[in-house]
Amino acid sequence: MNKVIARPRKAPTRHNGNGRASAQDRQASLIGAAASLFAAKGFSGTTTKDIAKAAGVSEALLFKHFPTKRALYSAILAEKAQYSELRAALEQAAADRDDERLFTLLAGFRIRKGADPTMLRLLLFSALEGHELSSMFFRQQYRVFYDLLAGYINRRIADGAFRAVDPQLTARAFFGIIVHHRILHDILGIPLHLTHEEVVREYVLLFLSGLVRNRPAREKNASERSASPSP
Amino acid sequence: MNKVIARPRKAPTRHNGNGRASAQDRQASLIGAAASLFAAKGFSGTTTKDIAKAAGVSEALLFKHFPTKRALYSAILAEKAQYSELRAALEQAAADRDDERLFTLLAGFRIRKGADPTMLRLLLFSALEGHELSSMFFRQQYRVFYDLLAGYINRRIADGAFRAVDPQLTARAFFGIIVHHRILHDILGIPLHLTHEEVVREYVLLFLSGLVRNRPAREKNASERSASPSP
DNA sequence: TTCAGGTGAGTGAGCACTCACTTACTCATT
DNA sequence: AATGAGTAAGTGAGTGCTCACTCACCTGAA
Repeated sequence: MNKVIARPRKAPTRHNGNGRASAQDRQASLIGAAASLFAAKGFSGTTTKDIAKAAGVSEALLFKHFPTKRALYSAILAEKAQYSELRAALEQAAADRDDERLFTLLAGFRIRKGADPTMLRLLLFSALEGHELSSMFFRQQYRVFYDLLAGYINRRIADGAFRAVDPQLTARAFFGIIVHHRILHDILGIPLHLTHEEVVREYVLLFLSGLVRNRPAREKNASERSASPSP
Repeated sequence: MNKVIARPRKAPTRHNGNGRASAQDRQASLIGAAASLFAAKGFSGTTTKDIAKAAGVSEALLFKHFPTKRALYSAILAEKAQYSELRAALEQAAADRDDERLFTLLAGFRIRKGADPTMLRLLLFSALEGHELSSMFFRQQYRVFYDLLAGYINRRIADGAFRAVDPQLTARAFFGIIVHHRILHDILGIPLHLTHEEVVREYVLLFLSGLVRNRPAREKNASERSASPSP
């Protein structure tokens, strides 16, 4: 049904002069065109004609390469994303036990000047539209970092440096701050009164230090109604 | 173009026995059907035939009440949501300066057992699909609480109870934690290892107290490269 | 009789997808 | 070097179907 992607036989026949493209190149350009259109208008809001036009070929050729529109969608999700550089930097920061740098790297990677909202939009669309690959997409795009952060938090709790929080939930919370910020800014278009760097700094500091001003030494075993107004 | 919504003239002609419905009732049932379908499949993923069927009427009647599919979409957004109860409770907590209760109310309202993801889905869909009303919808559904929280944070900073954070950004961060949690849980369907109440409690405590274990007294003026690995 | 509530049977436009066909490139044989 | 068979790249013109939306026409309560 979907033996579409990759066919590394003999020689890959790419004669790139300016005549025809190889199958690989053509598929890549179709995937690129489809990705930005699906991100902009959703799966059912995008027509195969639009995609073909954006890639500069006929609609018929699109169906030569991908048997259905849905297969094209899947090919996008299967294709995208390697963040090996970020990962290396993160692992270095983790090895150094440099909390602030680790969190700043994570936040700054998503909240920065040229950040491309395409992947975020695709992820949200595929989640909302209930595409079967959305969870795979989520796993590939987010889960990696999510697990990495949860693992780090866990280690830092063992170090005695972090409070005894739930690592999973805490990692979720931090990504929540970042993702939500991007939804407001990149998707809803809500303007920003600070630079990206200032925003990242504020979020990281807030997350690490909390909102309440330096509680005294108690606070450790505050597992029941600790912050009531009357002591 | 869209003088569709509400027409409180004379008597509302409702003869509800079980024969024909009044225009008001019919519109309400169409809006209800459309809301859940748009939330489930998006605007362009939903057909007017589906909506009419879900409301138990003919497609033609739908167009008697709403001139276009888009007008129906707008009517949904214009119709929904008053949270007066929550608002009152929040204002009480704010007056009491009860931080924990205020944050718990905010989080617990969205993260709870029977929470209906319809509105969240609609908001996300309308934002992604670039519907002109998405920002209005956002304002109506979220901005109220967002402003309320930012105002409260501002006041608590003046009280000396909170650190001198950016109130806007901090309010954003808290909603981010909640919204992201709901996206993962209600939309992506990622399972939970804790009860809703435990989750809320963890988030609130994390947000108020931060992640790092009780820093000593310093930490206030740490505005430049404080956590670098080598001194 | 009136008239709002309600419908079956359309309409043209646009959809995903197909088909018969042409064009350009490769390469073994001469 | 020239030839031409084989094949991958590419297309214009459809296909049947579904879409949002319309229209002529019922129906039943006041």
